[in-house]
Amino acid sequence: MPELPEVEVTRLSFASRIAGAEITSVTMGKTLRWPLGCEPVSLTSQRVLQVRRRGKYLLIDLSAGLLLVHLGMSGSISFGTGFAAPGKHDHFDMLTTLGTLRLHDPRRFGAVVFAADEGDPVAQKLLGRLGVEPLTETFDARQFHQALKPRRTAIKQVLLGGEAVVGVGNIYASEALFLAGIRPTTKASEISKPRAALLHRAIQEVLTQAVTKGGSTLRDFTNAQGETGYFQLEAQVYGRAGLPCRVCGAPIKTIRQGQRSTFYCPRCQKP
DNA sequence: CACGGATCCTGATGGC
DNA sequence: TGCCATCAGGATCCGT
Repeated sequence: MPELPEVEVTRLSFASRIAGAEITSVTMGKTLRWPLGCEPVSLTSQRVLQVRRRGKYLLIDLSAGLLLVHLGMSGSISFGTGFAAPGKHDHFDMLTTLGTLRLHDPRRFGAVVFAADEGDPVAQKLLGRLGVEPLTETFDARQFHQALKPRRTAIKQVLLGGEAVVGVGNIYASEALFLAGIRPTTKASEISKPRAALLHRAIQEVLTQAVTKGGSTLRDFTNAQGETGYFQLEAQVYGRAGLPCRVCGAPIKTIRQGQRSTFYCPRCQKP
């Protein structure tokens, strides 16, 4: 269920509660996208130090190694006590002295992967190509423009690619482009410096807002405490095909780009 | 070699 | 318990 905001909201909802816990047992059900990469029993008696995030990955630091957790399209994490036996789509349970961390993921595009450290080839394979974090000062408008320059692909696809910037998924890509007034089909290389700056700002704004509102755009999103999103963040364009643009009233259009739906306002967003 | 498409998997929804 | 097509928050891999 996650783009960056949902992953971050998930992280915030259990990071402080799990810190310091000692792992008592780990069970894997069906394989997720990749194998765990270690014997579950080898995690027993390790301590959970902290939970970080890189792009859409959660990094769970252990006393010896770390777990890379990705929620894929349909994954969600819950952390708490008194859990029932794992259900059909609960594929990873990590029992600790402070509670159980459970990954629920019907489509199994998600993953839990063990790595000795971040330099581990296993970790590098997943994290190595990731671009800049959008919510830190390392995300710079000038560099962002530079990153777009050599790309002849549509800007929407470049945003999803995660090399120019990480964490922008299908919903927020459409939303950020609307906010910036840029047509999703515009070639990244054709975006001027001022427009790149607008988009840079729009990405920060859209993602920050979504984190603040608790991952609100996802219909069935719940954080690790089981709290649902608040639906406060109304999408400007995503999922609004045919409905009037909230700014100018023109009907919102939808197209397919790389097998994903894109939504935009044909009047507000210029090529 | 950058790019586009197929692909992994399950569930919800809507048309017929 | 109808059947079939389409779509869904991601991202890797593989041809060209």
